Amino acid sequence: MVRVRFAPSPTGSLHIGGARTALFNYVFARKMGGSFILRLDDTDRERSLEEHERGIYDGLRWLGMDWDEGPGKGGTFEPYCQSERMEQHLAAAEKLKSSGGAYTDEEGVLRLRYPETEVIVDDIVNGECVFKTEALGPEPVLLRSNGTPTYHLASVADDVDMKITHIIRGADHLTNTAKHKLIFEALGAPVPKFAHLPLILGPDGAKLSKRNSDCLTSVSEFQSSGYLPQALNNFLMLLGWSHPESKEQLSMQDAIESFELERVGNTAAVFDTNKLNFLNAWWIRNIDLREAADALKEFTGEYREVLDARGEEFWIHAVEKLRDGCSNLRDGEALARLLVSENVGLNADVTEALANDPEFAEHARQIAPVWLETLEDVELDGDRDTLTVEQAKQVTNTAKKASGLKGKALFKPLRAAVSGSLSGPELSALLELTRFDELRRRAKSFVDAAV
RNA sequence: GUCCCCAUCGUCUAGCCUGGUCCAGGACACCGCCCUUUCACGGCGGCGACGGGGGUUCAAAUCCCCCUGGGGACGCCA
Repeated sequence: MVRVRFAPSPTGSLHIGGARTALFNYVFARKMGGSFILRLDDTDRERSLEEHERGIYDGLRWLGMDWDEGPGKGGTFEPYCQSERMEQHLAAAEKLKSSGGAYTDEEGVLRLRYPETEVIVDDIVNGECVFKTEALGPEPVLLRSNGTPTYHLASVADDVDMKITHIIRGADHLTNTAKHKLIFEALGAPVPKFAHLPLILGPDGAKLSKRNSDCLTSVSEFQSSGYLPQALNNFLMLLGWSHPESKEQLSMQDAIESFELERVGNTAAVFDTNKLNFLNAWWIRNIDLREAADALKEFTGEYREVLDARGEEFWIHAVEKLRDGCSNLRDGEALARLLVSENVGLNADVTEALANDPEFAEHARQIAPVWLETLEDVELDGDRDTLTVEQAKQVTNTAKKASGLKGKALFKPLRAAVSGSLSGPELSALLELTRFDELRRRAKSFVDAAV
Protein backbone atom coordinates (compact mmCIF):
# COMPACT_ATOMS: atom_id res chain seq x y z
CA MET A 1 0.00 0.00 0.00
CA VAL A 2 1.48 3.28 -1.13
CA ARG A 3 1.40 6.07 1.43
CA VAL A 4 2.74 9.49 0.54
CA ARG A 5 2.62 12.77 2.35
CA PHE A 6 2.79 16.43 1.61
CA ALA A 7 4.35 18.10 4.61
CA PRO A 8 4.45 21.87 4.24
CA SER A 9 5.41 24.15 7.04
CA PRO A 10 2.99 27.01 7.65
CA THR A 11 5.72 29.61 7.70
CA GLY A 12 4.64 31.06 4.38
CA SER A 13 1.84 30.90 1.88
CA LEU A 14 1.43 27.84 -0.29
CA HIS A 15 3.69 28.60 -3.17
CA ILE A 16 3.84 27.10 -6.57
CA GLY A 17 6.78 24.82 -5.84
CA GLY A 18 4.92 23.41 -2.87
CA ALA A 19 1.80 23.01 -4.96
CA ARG A 20 3.77 21.06 -7.54
CA THR A 21 5.19 18.79 -4.85
CA ALA A 22 1.70 18.25 -3.48
CA LEU A 23 0.36 17.57 -6.94
CA PHE A 24 2.94 14.90 -7.75
CA ASN A 25 2.32 13.23 -4.41
CA TYR A 26 -1.41 13.40 -4.96
CA VAL A 27 -1.37 12.09 -8.49
CA PHE A 28 1.03 9.31 -7.57
CA ALA A 29 -1.14 8.26 -4.62
CA ARG A 30 -4.27 8.21 -6.74
CA LYS A 31 -2.57 6.35 -9.52
CA MET A 32 -1.30 3.70 -7.13
CA GLY A 33 -4.54 3.48 -5.21
CA GLY A 34 -2.64 4.65 -2.15
CA SER A 35 -3.15 7.33 0.43
CA PHE A 36 -2.30 11.00 0.23
CA ILE A 37 -1.55 12.40 3.64
CA LEU A 38 -1.31 16.02 4.64
CA ARG A 39 0.92 16.77 7.56
CA LEU A 40 1.79 20.16 8.94
CA ASP A 41 5.47 20.49 9.72
CA ASP A 42 5.04 23.24 12.24
CA THR A 43 7.84 22.51 14.67
CA ASP A 44 8.99 26.09 14.32
CA ARG A 45 6.34 27.60 16.55
CA GLU A 46 7.76 31.08 16.22
CA ARG A 47 7.27 31.33 12.53
CA SER A 48 4.21 29.18 12.04
CA LEU A 49 1.12 31.22 11.33
CA GLU A 50 -2.48 30.14 11.37
CA GLU A 51 -3.08 32.35 8.40
CA HIS A 52 -0.63 30.30 6.37
CA GLU A 53 -2.12 27.10 7.64
CA ARG A 54 -5.48 28.16 6.24
CA GLY A 55 -3.81 29.24 3.03
CA ILE A 56 -2.40 25.77 2.58
CA TYR A 57 -5.76 24.08 3.11
CA ASP A 58 -7.54 26.54 0.83
CA GLY A 59 -4.91 26.26 -1.86
CA LEU A 60 -4.96 22.48 -1.91
CA ARG A 61 -8.73 22.39 -1.97
CA TRP A 62 -8.89 24.98 -4.72
CA LEU A 63 -6.56 22.84 -6.80
CA GLY A 64 -8.71 19.82 -6.14
CA MET A 65 -6.32 17.81 -4.01
CA ASP A 66 -8.30 16.20 -1.26
CA TRP A 67 -6.22 14.51 1.39
CA ASP A 68 -7.12 11.14 2.82
CA GLU A 69 -5.61 11.78 6.21
CA GLY A 70 -4.60 15.01 7.82
CA PRO A 71 -5.81 18.10 9.60
CA GLY A 72 -9.55 18.46 9.53
CA LYS A 73 -9.85 14.95 8.24
CA GLY A 74 -8.35 12.76 10.91
CA GLY A 75 -6.96 9.32 10.26
CA THR A 76 -5.37 6.36 12.01
CA PHE A 77 -2.19 8.21 12.76
CA GLU A 78 -3.55 11.33 14.39
CA PRO A 79 -2.55 13.95 15.14
CA TYR A 80 -1.25 15.34 11.85
CA CYS A 81 0.32 18.51 13.15
CA GLN A 82 3.87 18.02 14.28
CA SER A 83 3.44 20.51 17.06
CA GLU A 84 1.08 18.02 18.65
CA ARG A 85 3.39 15.06 18.24
CA MET A 86 6.11 16.07 20.65
CA GLU A 87 5.61 12.88 22.63
CA GLN A 88 6.30 10.65 19.64
CA HIS A 89 9.31 12.72 18.69
CA LEU A 90 10.78 12.46 22.16
CA ALA A 91 10.23 8.71 22.13
CA ALA A 92 12.17 8.52 18.88
CA ALA A 93 14.91 10.60 20.46
CA GLU A 94 15.12 8.18 23.38
CA LYS A 95 15.35 5.29 20.99
CA LEU A 96 18.16 6.94 19.10
CA LYS A 97 19.98 7.72 22.30
CA SER A 98 19.84 4.20 23.59
CA SER A 99 20.77 2.66 20.26
CA GLY A 100 23.75 4.99 20.00
CA GLY A 101 22.42 6.56 16.84
CA ALA A 102 22.50 9.92 18.54
CA TYR A 103 24.46 11.53 21.31
CA THR A 104 24.28 14.61 23.49
CA ASP A 105 27.09 17.00 22.73
CA GLU A 106 28.93 19.30 25.08
CA GLU A 107 26.40 22.04 24.48
CA GLY A 108 23.59 19.83 25.61
CA VAL A 109 21.86 19.23 22.29
CA LEU A 110 21.10 15.83 20.88
CA ARG A 111 22.87 15.21 17.62
CA LEU A 112 22.69 12.47 15.05
CA ARG A 113 25.81 10.35 14.93
CA TYR A 114 27.21 9.73 11.49
CA PRO A 115 27.95 6.01 11.63
CA GLU A 116 29.74 5.64 8.34
CA THR A 117 31.83 7.90 6.23
CA GLU A 118 29.51 7.54 3.31
CA VAL A 119 25.78 7.43 2.67
CA ILE A 120 24.11 6.49 -0.56
CA VAL A 121 20.70 7.86 -1.43
CA ASP A 122 18.94 5.80 -4.03
CA ASP A 123 16.60 8.22 -5.68
CA ILE A 124 13.92 7.34 -8.19
CA VAL A 125 14.51 10.37 -10.34
CA ASN A 126 18.18 11.07 -9.74
CA GLY A 127 19.60 7.61 -9.36
CA GLU A 128 22.29 6.92 -6.80
CA CYS A 129 23.72 9.93 -5.05
CA VAL A 130 26.76 9.31 -2.92
CA PHE A 131 27.54 11.65 -0.04
CA LYS A 132 30.58 11.69 2.15
CA THR A 133 29.27 12.36 5.63
CA GLU A 134 32.02 14.88 6.27
CA ALA A 135 30.65 16.92 3.41
CA LEU A 136 27.18 16.89 4.88
CA GLY A 137 28.07 19.49 7.43
CA PRO A 138 28.04 19.05 11.17
CA GLU A 139 26.00 16.22 12.58
CA PRO A 140 22.46 17.58 12.59
CA VAL A 141 20.75 18.65 15.77
CA LEU A 142 17.81 16.46 16.69
CA LEU A 143 16.76 18.04 19.96
CA ARG A 144 17.40 21.68 20.65
CA SER A 145 18.86 22.80 23.94
CA ASN A 146 15.35 23.65 25.06
CA GLY A 147 14.44 20.03 24.48
CA THR A 148 12.21 20.53 21.44
CA PRO A 149 12.61 18.38 18.34
CA THR A 150 13.95 19.81 15.10
CA TYR A 151 12.61 19.24 11.63
CA HIS A 152 15.00 16.35 10.97
CA LEU A 153 13.88 14.33 13.95
CA ALA A 154 10.21 15.18 13.70
CA SER A 155 9.99 14.58 10.00
CA VAL A 156 11.61 11.17 10.09
CA ALA A 157 9.87 10.04 13.27
CA ASP A 158 6.53 10.95 11.74
CA ASP A 159 7.31 9.34 8.42
CA VAL A 160 8.10 6.17 10.33
CA ASP A 161 5.00 6.36 12.51
CA MET A 162 2.75 7.19 9.60
CA LYS A 163 4.20 4.35 7.55
CA ILE A 164 5.15 6.58 4.65
CA THR A 165 6.36 4.48 1.72
CA HIS A 166 7.52 7.18 -0.70
CA ILE A 167 8.91 10.58 0.03
CA ILE A 168 8.39 12.88 -2.90
CA ARG A 169 9.74 16.37 -2.39
CA GLY A 170 11.85 19.06 -3.97
CA ALA A 171 15.45 18.50 -5.01
CA ASP A 172 16.53 21.09 -2.47
CA HIS A 173 16.07 18.33 0.10
CA LEU A 174 18.59 15.96 -1.39
CA THR A 175 21.28 16.52 1.19
CA ASN A 176 18.69 16.38 3.95
CA THR A 177 17.66 13.02 2.64
CA ALA A 178 21.15 11.71 3.19
CA LYS A 179 20.87 12.69 6.84
CA HIS A 180 17.33 11.41 7.10
CA LYS A 181 18.23 8.06 5.67
CA LEU A 182 20.71 7.69 8.51
CA ILE A 183 17.97 8.49 11.02
CA PHE A 184 15.61 5.92 9.52
CA GLU A 185 18.35 3.35 9.81
CA ALA A 186 19.31 4.31 13.33
CA LEU A 187 15.66 3.99 14.27
CA GLY A 188 15.66 0.50 12.82
CA ALA A 189 12.85 1.53 10.50
CA PRO A 190 12.43 0.64 6.84
CA VAL A 191 13.77 3.37 4.59
CA PRO A 192 11.10 4.71 2.26
CA LYS A 193 11.71 5.25 -1.43
CA PHE A 194 12.75 8.73 -2.40
CA ALA A 195 11.94 10.88 -5.37
CA HIS A 196 13.39 14.37 -5.56
CA LEU A 197 11.58 16.63 -7.96
CA PRO A 198 13.61 19.07 -10.03
CA LEU A 199 13.33 22.63 -8.82
CA ILE A 200 11.21 25.27 -10.48
CA LEU A 201 13.29 28.26 -11.48
CA GLY A 202 12.13 31.83 -11.94
CA PRO A 203 12.52 33.67 -15.25
CA ASP A 204 15.94 34.76 -14.00
CA GLY A 205 17.10 31.18 -13.70
CA ALA A 206 17.29 31.16 -9.91
CA LYS A 207 15.09 29.21 -7.56
CA LEU A 208 11.61 30.65 -7.65
CA SER A 209 10.95 32.85 -4.70
CA LYS A 210 8.51 35.51 -3.57
CA ARG A 211 11.18 38.05 -4.16
CA ASN A 212 11.10 37.27 -7.83
CA SER A 213 8.82 40.10 -8.84
CA ASP A 214 8.52 39.03 -12.46
CA CYS A 215 6.01 36.34 -11.77
CA LEU A 216 3.47 35.22 -9.28
CA THR A 217 4.53 32.61 -6.77
CA SER A 218 1.77 31.87 -4.34
CA VAL A 219 -1.23 29.78 -5.20
CA SER A 220 -3.64 32.36 -3.86
CA GLU A 221 -2.11 34.93 -6.19
CA PHE A 222 -2.79 32.74 -9.17
CA GLN A 223 -6.32 32.29 -7.97
CA SER A 224 -6.93 35.99 -7.62
CA SER A 225 -5.17 36.72 -10.90
CA GLY A 226 -7.75 34.91 -12.95
CA TYR A 227 -6.26 31.47 -13.36
CA LEU A 228 -8.34 28.34 -13.40
CA PRO A 229 -7.17 25.56 -11.07
CA GLN A 230 -7.29 23.17 -14.02
CA ALA A 231 -4.83 25.37 -15.86
CA LEU A 232 -2.42 25.66 -12.96
CA ASN A 233 -2.50 21.92 -12.31
CA ASN A 234 -2.00 21.17 -15.97
CA PHE A 235 0.92 23.56 -16.14
CA LEU A 236 2.54 22.22 -12.98
CA MET A 237 2.06 18.66 -14.12
CA LEU A 238 4.11 19.38 -17.23
CA LEU A 239 6.97 20.86 -15.24
CA GLY A 240 9.25 17.90 -14.85
CA TRP A 241 6.95 15.27 -16.20
CA SER A 242 5.59 14.47 -19.61
CA HIS A 243 2.70 12.39 -20.77
CA PRO A 244 3.75 9.12 -22.46
CA GLU A 245 1.90 10.17 -25.64
CA SER A 246 2.92 13.79 -25.33
CA LYS A 247 -0.58 14.88 -24.51
CA GLU A 248 -0.38 18.49 -23.40
CA GLN A 249 -3.85 19.34 -22.21
CA LEU A 250 -4.27 17.23 -19.14
CA SER A 251 -7.07 17.05 -16.65
CA MET A 252 -6.36 15.72 -13.19
CA GLN A 253 -7.90 12.45 -14.33
CA ASP A 254 -5.63 12.25 -17.36
CA ALA A 255 -2.64 12.88 -15.16
CA ILE A 256 -3.65 10.25 -12.66
CA GLU A 257 -4.27 7.64 -15.31
CA SER A 258 -0.94 8.03 -17.02
CA PHE A 259 1.38 9.16 -14.25
CA GLU A 260 4.62 7.32 -13.67
CA LEU A 261 7.23 8.43 -11.21
CA GLU A 262 9.84 6.95 -13.54
CA ARG A 263 8.93 9.51 -16.16
CA VAL A 264 9.76 12.42 -13.93
CA GLY A 265 12.74 14.29 -15.32
CA ASN A 266 15.63 15.64 -13.33
CA THR A 267 16.40 18.97 -14.88
CA ALA A 268 15.28 22.17 -13.26
CA ALA A 269 12.55 23.98 -15.16
CA VAL A 270 12.03 27.66 -15.76
CA PHE A 271 8.57 28.93 -15.04
CA ASP A 272 6.98 29.98 -18.33
CA THR A 273 4.07 32.37 -17.97
CA ASN A 274 3.26 32.15 -21.67
CA LYS A 275 2.51 28.49 -21.43
CA LEU A 276 0.43 28.94 -18.30
CA ASN A 277 -1.58 31.61 -20.07
CA PHE A 278 -2.12 29.40 -23.06
CA LEU A 279 -3.32 26.57 -20.87
CA ASN A 280 -5.56 28.95 -18.95
CA ALA A 281 -7.19 30.11 -22.18
CA TRP A 282 -7.59 26.53 -23.30
CA TRP A 283 -9.30 25.50 -20.10
CA ILE A 284 -11.59 28.51 -20.10
CA ARG A 285 -12.72 27.42 -23.53
CA ASN A 286 -13.02 23.77 -22.71
CA ILE A 287 -14.44 23.31 -19.27
CA ASP A 288 -18.14 22.88 -18.68
CA LEU A 289 -19.99 26.01 -19.80
CA ARG A 290 -21.68 26.60 -16.50
CA GLU A 291 -18.41 26.25 -14.65
CA ALA A 292 -16.79 28.74 -17.00
CA ALA A 293 -19.68 31.16 -16.56
CA ASP A 294 -19.43 30.95 -12.79
CA ALA A 295 -15.67 31.38 -12.82
CA LEU A 296 -15.81 34.35 -15.17
CA LYS A 297 -18.58 35.93 -13.16
CA GLU A 298 -16.36 36.01 -10.09
CA PHE A 299 -14.26 38.52 -11.96
CA THR A 300 -16.94 40.83 -13.30
CA GLY A 301 -16.39 43.33 -10.52
CA GLU A 302 -18.64 46.36 -10.56
CA TYR A 303 -20.87 44.91 -13.27
CA ARG A 304 -21.80 41.90 -11.27
CA GLU A 305 -25.02 43.27 -9.87
CA VAL A 306 -26.35 44.45 -13.20
CA LEU A 307 -25.42 41.10 -14.62
CA ASP A 308 -27.28 39.26 -11.91
CA ALA A 309 -30.28 41.42 -12.61
CA ARG A 310 -30.29 40.30 -16.21
CA GLY A 311 -30.54 36.69 -15.17
CA GLU A 312 -28.34 33.64 -15.15
CA GLU A 313 -29.30 32.49 -18.61
CA PHE A 314 -28.15 35.73 -20.13
CA TRP A 315 -24.65 35.39 -18.72
CA ILE A 316 -24.36 31.73 -19.62
CA HIS A 317 -25.40 32.50 -23.14
CA ALA A 318 -22.92 35.34 -23.31
CA VAL A 319 -20.11 33.16 -22.05
CA GLU A 320 -21.01 30.46 -24.52
CA LYS A 321 -20.68 32.95 -27.34
CA LEU A 322 -17.69 34.86 -26.08
CA ARG A 323 -15.43 32.69 -23.97
CA ASP A 324 -13.28 31.91 -27.00
CA GLY A 325 -11.93 35.41 -26.67
CA CYS A 326 -10.95 35.03 -23.04
CA SER A 327 -7.52 33.92 -21.95
CA ASN A 328 -7.89 34.86 -18.32
CA LEU A 329 -10.86 35.00 -15.99
CA ARG A 330 -10.18 38.68 -15.55
CA ASP A 331 -11.40 39.13 -19.11
CA GLY A 332 -14.81 38.59 -17.56
CA GLU A 333 -14.85 42.18 -16.45
CA ALA A 334 -14.23 43.62 -19.89
CA LEU A 335 -16.81 41.28 -21.26
CA ALA A 336 -19.38 42.32 -18.72
CA ARG A 337 -18.57 45.94 -19.35
CA LEU A 338 -19.19 45.59 -23.07
CA LEU A 339 -22.47 43.87 -22.48
CA VAL A 340 -24.02 45.95 -19.74
CA SER A 341 -22.17 49.19 -19.20
CA GLU A 342 -24.02 52.33 -20.17
CA ASN A 343 -20.83 54.32 -20.35
CA VAL A 344 -18.75 52.58 -22.96
CA GLY A 345 -16.71 55.43 -24.31
CA LEU A 346 -14.15 55.19 -27.07
CA ASN A 347 -10.87 53.50 -26.32
CA ALA A 348 -7.67 55.38 -26.87
CA ASP A 349 -6.82 53.16 -29.81
CA VAL A 350 -10.03 54.25 -31.55
CA THR A 351 -9.59 57.97 -30.98
CA GLU A 352 -6.01 57.61 -32.08
CA ALA A 353 -7.00 55.77 -35.25
CA LEU A 354 -9.63 58.39 -35.91
CA ALA A 355 -6.98 61.08 -35.69
CA ASN A 356 -4.05 59.40 -37.37
CA ASP A 357 -5.45 56.82 -39.77
CA PRO A 358 -7.15 58.76 -42.59
CA GLU A 359 -8.53 55.62 -44.17
CA PHE A 360 -10.13 54.42 -40.96
CA ALA A 361 -11.42 57.90 -40.21
CA GLU A 362 -13.01 58.11 -43.63
CA HIS A 363 -14.70 54.72 -43.25
CA ALA A 364 -15.87 55.68 -39.80
CA ARG A 365 -17.31 58.92 -41.10
CA GLN A 366 -19.21 57.03 -43.76
CA ILE A 367 -20.54 54.26 -41.57
CA ALA A 368 -21.41 56.15 -38.41
CA PRO A 369 -24.55 57.98 -39.57
CA VAL A 370 -25.67 55.03 -41.65
CA TRP A 371 -25.31 52.77 -38.64
CA LEU A 372 -27.29 55.07 -36.38
CA GLU A 373 -30.03 55.37 -38.97
CA THR A 374 -30.17 51.64 -39.42
CA LEU A 375 -30.65 51.11 -35.73
CA GLU A 376 -33.28 53.76 -35.52
CA ASP A 377 -35.36 51.95 -38.11
CA VAL A 378 -35.41 48.72 -36.14
CA GLU A 379 -38.49 47.61 -34.21
CA LEU A 380 -37.84 45.28 -31.31
CA ASP A 381 -39.89 42.11 -31.08
CA GLY A 382 -42.56 42.12 -28.40
CA ASP A 383 -41.09 42.76 -24.98
CA ARG A 384 -37.49 42.12 -25.94
CA ASP A 385 -34.82 44.64 -25.11
CA THR A 386 -32.21 43.12 -27.40
CA LEU A 387 -32.05 42.28 -31.08
CA THR A 388 -32.91 38.78 -32.24
CA VAL A 389 -30.20 36.76 -33.97
CA GLU A 390 -31.83 37.51 -37.31
CA GLN A 391 -32.10 41.19 -36.59
CA ALA A 392 -28.47 41.35 -35.57
CA LYS A 393 -27.52 39.85 -38.89
CA GLN A 394 -29.92 42.12 -40.69
CA VAL A 395 -28.64 45.39 -39.26
CA THR A 396 -25.10 44.67 -40.33
CA ASN A 397 -26.33 43.77 -43.78
CA THR A 398 -28.36 46.92 -44.04
CA ALA A 399 -25.40 48.99 -42.93
CA LYS A 400 -23.22 47.17 -45.40
CA LYS A 401 -25.52 47.90 -48.33
CA ALA A 402 -26.23 51.47 -47.36
CA SER A 403 -22.57 52.33 -46.87
CA GLY A 404 -21.17 50.34 -49.74
CA LEU A 405 -18.37 49.18 -47.47
CA LYS A 406 -17.37 45.61 -46.81
CA GLY A 407 -14.76 43.47 -45.07
CA LYS A 408 -12.33 45.20 -42.81
CA ALA A 409 -13.39 48.64 -44.03
CA LEU A 410 -16.86 47.92 -42.72
CA PHE A 411 -16.18 45.93 -39.61
CA LYS A 412 -13.35 47.87 -38.10
CA PRO A 413 -15.37 51.07 -37.65
CA LEU A 414 -18.52 49.09 -36.95
CA ARG A 415 -16.80 47.35 -34.08
CA ALA A 416 -15.75 50.72 -32.74
CA ALA A 417 -19.34 51.95 -33.01
CA VAL A 418 -20.61 48.95 -31.12
CA SER A 419 -17.92 48.37 -28.55
CA GLY A 420 -15.83 51.49 -28.48
CA SER A 421 -12.80 49.40 -29.22
CA LEU A 422 -10.80 48.12 -32.17
CA SER A 423 -10.64 44.56 -30.97
CA GLY A 424 -12.72 42.31 -28.80
CA PRO A 425 -15.42 39.70 -28.85
CA GLU A 426 -17.25 38.61 -31.91
CA LEU A 427 -19.40 41.40 -33.27
CA SER A 428 -22.51 39.37 -34.06
CA ALA A 429 -22.62 38.11 -30.49
CA LEU A 430 -22.18 41.60 -29.14
CA LEU A 431 -25.07 42.87 -31.26
CA GLU A 432 -27.40 40.22 -30.08
CA LEU A 433 -26.43 40.45 -26.41
CA THR A 434 -26.17 44.17 -25.79
CA ARG A 435 -29.36 46.03 -24.90
CA PHE A 436 -30.72 47.78 -27.91
CA ASP A 437 -31.10 51.18 -26.30
CA GLU A 438 -27.46 51.01 -25.32
CA LEU A 439 -26.48 50.07 -28.88
CA ARG A 440 -28.22 53.18 -30.06
CA ARG A 441 -26.56 55.34 -27.45
CA ARG A 442 -23.17 54.05 -28.53
CA ALA A 443 -23.99 54.61 -32.17
CA LYS A 444 -24.88 58.19 -31.38
CA SER A 445 -21.69 58.93 -29.56
CA PHE A 446 -19.74 57.32 -32.36
CA VAL A 447 -21.37 59.71 -34.80
CA ASP A 448 -20.31 62.57 -32.57
CA ALA A 449 -16.75 61.36 -32.53
CA ALA A 450 -16.36 60.32 -36.14
CA VAL A 451 -18.26 62.86 -38.16
C1' G B 1 34.89 27.52 -0.50
C1' U B 2 33.19 22.17 0.13
C1' C B 3 29.70 18.54 -1.43
C1' C B 4 25.58 17.03 -4.53
C1' C B 5 22.63 17.46 -8.92
C1' C B 6 21.88 18.98 -13.92
C1' A B 7 23.10 20.24 -19.35
C1' U B 8 18.40 18.94 -26.50
C1' C B 9 15.09 25.00 -30.10
C1' G B 10 14.12 31.67 -26.32
C1' U B 11 10.86 28.40 -22.78
C1' C B 12 8.53 23.37 -21.36
C1' U B 13 10.03 18.86 -23.32
C1' A B 14 10.33 13.66 -26.51
C1' G B 15 14.42 10.76 -27.69
C1' C B 16 19.28 8.81 -23.89
C1' C B 17 18.74 3.34 -19.70
C1' U B 18 18.34 -1.19 -24.31
C1' G B 19 24.07 3.35 -29.56
C1' G B 20 22.04 3.02 -36.12
C1' U B 21 14.85 4.10 -37.87
C1' C B 22 17.17 11.63 -35.35
C1' C B 23 20.82 16.10 -41.15
C1' A B 24 16.59 15.33 -33.74
C1' G B 25 9.83 14.99 -32.81
C1' G B 26 5.93 17.82 -30.06
C1' A B 27 4.10 22.18 -27.26
C1' C B 28 4.31 27.56 -25.78
C1' A B 29 6.04 32.18 -27.73
C1' C B 30 7.19 34.68 -32.39
C1' C B 31 6.42 35.29 -37.94
C1' G B 32 3.56 34.17 -42.53
C1' C B 33 -0.72 32.09 -45.12
C1' C B 34 -5.76 30.06 -45.04
C1' C B 35 -10.66 29.98 -42.72
C1' U B 36 -13.90 33.85 -40.83
C1' U B 37 -18.64 39.68 -44.28
C1' U B 38 -13.75 42.15 -38.55
C1' C B 39 -10.86 40.13 -33.90
C1' A B 40 -10.34 35.57 -31.58
C1' C B 41 -10.73 30.16 -32.13
C1' G B 42 -9.14 26.62 -35.67
C1' G B 43 -6.03 24.74 -39.91
C1' C B 44 -1.40 24.94 -42.61
C1' G B 45 3.64 26.50 -42.91
C1' G B 46 8.21 29.11 -41.19
C1' C B 47 12.03 30.39 -37.55
C1' G B 48 14.65 27.65 -33.96
C1' A B 49 18.52 23.03 -30.17
C1' C B 50 21.87 17.99 -29.08
C1' G B 51 27.34 23.75 -24.48
C1' G B 52 32.89 22.63 -25.77
C1' G B 53 36.86 19.07 -26.10
C1' G B 54 38.60 14.32 -25.97
C1' G B 55 37.73 9.16 -26.19
C1' U B 56 34.93 4.04 -27.11
C1' U B 57 32.58 2.23 -31.74
C1' C B 58 31.80 0.51 -38.45
C1' A B 59 28.23 4.07 -36.15
C1' A B 60 26.98 8.71 -30.44
C1' A B 61 21.96 13.43 -28.85
C1' U B 62 22.38 8.50 -26.87
C1' C B 63 28.19 5.15 -23.46
C1' C B 64 33.04 7.08 -20.71
C1' C B 65 36.41 11.19 -19.18
C1' C B 66 37.71 16.37 -18.81
C1' C B 67 36.30 21.47 -19.23
C1' U B 68 32.70 25.09 -19.11
C1' G B 69 28.02 26.70 -17.70
C1' G B 70 23.67 26.52 -14.48
C1' G B 71 21.24 25.11 -10.05
C1' G B 72 20.92 23.28 -5.08
C1' A B 73 22.70 22.10 -0.09
C1' C B 74 26.03 23.17 3.71
C1' G B 75 21.23 26.49 10.72
C1' C B 76 19.52 24.75 17.92
C1' C B 77 14.66 27.11 9.72
C1' A B 78 11.75 23.79 7.51
